[in-house]
Amino acid sequence: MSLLVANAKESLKKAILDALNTAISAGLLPQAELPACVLEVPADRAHGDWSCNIALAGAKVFRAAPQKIAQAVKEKIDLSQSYFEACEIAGPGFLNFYYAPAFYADVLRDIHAKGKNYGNSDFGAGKRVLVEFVSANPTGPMHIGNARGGVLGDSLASVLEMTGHRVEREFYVNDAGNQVNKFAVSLEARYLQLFQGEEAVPFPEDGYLGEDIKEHAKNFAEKYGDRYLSASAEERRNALTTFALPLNIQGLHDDLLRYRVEYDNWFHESSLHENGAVNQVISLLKEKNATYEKEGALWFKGEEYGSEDFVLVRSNGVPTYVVPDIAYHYNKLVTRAFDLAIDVLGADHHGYVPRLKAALTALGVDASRLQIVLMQMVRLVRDGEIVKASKRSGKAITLVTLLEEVPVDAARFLFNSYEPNTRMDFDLDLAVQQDSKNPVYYVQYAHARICSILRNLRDDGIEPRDCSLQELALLTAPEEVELIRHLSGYTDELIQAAKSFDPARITKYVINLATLFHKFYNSCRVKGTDERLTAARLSLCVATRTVIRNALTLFRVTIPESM
RNA sequence: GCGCCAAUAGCUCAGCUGGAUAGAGCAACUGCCUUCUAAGCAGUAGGCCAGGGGUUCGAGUCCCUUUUGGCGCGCCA
Repeated sequence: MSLLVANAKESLKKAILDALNTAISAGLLPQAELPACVLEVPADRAHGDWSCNIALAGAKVFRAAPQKIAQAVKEKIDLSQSYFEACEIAGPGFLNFYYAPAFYADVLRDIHAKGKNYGNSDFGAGKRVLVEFVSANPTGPMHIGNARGGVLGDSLASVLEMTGHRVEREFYVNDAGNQVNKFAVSLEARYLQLFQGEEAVPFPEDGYLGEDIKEHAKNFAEKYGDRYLSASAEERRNALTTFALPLNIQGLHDDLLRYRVEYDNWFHESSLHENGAVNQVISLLKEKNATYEKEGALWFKGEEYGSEDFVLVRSNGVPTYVVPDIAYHYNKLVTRAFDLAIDVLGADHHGYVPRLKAALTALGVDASRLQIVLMQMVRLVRDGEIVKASKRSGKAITLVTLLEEVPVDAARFLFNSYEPNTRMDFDLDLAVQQDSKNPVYYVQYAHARICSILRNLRDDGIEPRDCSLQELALLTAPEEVELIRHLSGYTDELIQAAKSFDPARITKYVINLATLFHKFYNSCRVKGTDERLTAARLSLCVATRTVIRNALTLFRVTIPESM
């Protein structure tokens, strides 16, 4: 019974296609390739619970009027084994379907039976997916863009888990290459300045100016004194990096944990250099004849694989940043054999995506197994004005600064309110506000209200109980029907979110759910009606609570029982 | 100059692979608490979906073009 609820839409689709086939065999319609069957929820409830446009879409292939096709479907469709009552033809040829009362009752039973697992599906069929996100440079603190990426990546991973994928979350630690060199020479300059004065030691032009670098140098000096003044530059830089980098990485880890982001793997770029994977990629590309030399540098034949040509190894013999990146993605898709790798990246990286994909193609990897979720920039807004940078440091606002001001619940929920591909304004005033304007409280409030109802009834000696079909059929008010119908769509919504890599859909869904509950609350009293109706409404409350909990849990937002 | 992304109510955004009369929230105005939490609900007002062409039964949605913004185009990462 409950399986059918989740598949109500799919089985309706099948029934429609069967009806078309039957109509064709009966000679009502000419033989033709069936058009795609699309079901959608009509904007106007008067047009049914599901609407199908197949008669309109099929007008061309059947060379028949939409009305005639719709009539044929209506005549031949068998809905006896479904949750739907007979269909109606409306407008230019839409087929509108209405749920039978049994559907609503079964939705509630289904939710009660599944509880925490309600919403889960096997859509992903156990595919192994690696979601890489944030991957901020360990040379400094995380900025506001990482805050968005953290929530997006983590929530997307959760959505994929709920839809039957085997997911791992990964942070790629850039602990090698030029960034780290810059980090090292910056630390070195600050260290030397401590002993020799700021004037005596010039600071590297493109060095990191942050206070954190000075802090590291100071702590290092306290621990090791002037011991490294006389050491070779290489030895000194090594010592400083070995000292400071792990501290920074630990810092990233701790800050993200505070933000409720936890990873399965912290993958170090340095490991790809140490185990030879970087060099191996270069020789593999050479073997595939995908490279050429020009002016002493090694180039990749991007043009042949859908990008532009680009340099792999500089004329000074040092590989560019792309090479470890290629090696890293080769590691994801070949060495570790994930079915799918998803990278959550800032939109400023979009130019590099075709290069990476082209290189993977050249290596014989199906590049569609790498999906990039690009995320547009975040602007902070305070008092209606855009905040350019923090006043103190003159640098971009960090994740930590943000969390000092904004509760984690609000930050996570707001970052999840926009689809990745739109530029978003993060309204600090709104995020801090502890009232209804802040959508996270709106949703939490709905949950708290439900808990309150349950407490009140418990005081009167009434507990939620299993209801018969007849009792659940008492839920006929428009507010009740709307609410149940929305509850029934949670599983499908998760699948849509997984398909489009857009967890923000679930945010919209759960806000909508809260709205429908509040409407129900205002027009239907649970307490003080006749016993059977109270039991049925209580059942609806519990089901709503389950779905709100499941959705907020997915987002790692807390679920208060009272507010 | 080339490429990617966008443009929908005063503001922030939805609009599900083209569907029926374009929707929320905020801001503005009007109502609803002696009954389960008013952090709520109901209602009013607000639109040439940036402009112009095209595709078809049908376009906010697809194609072309113009305009305006954001971001990329290095032997930087």
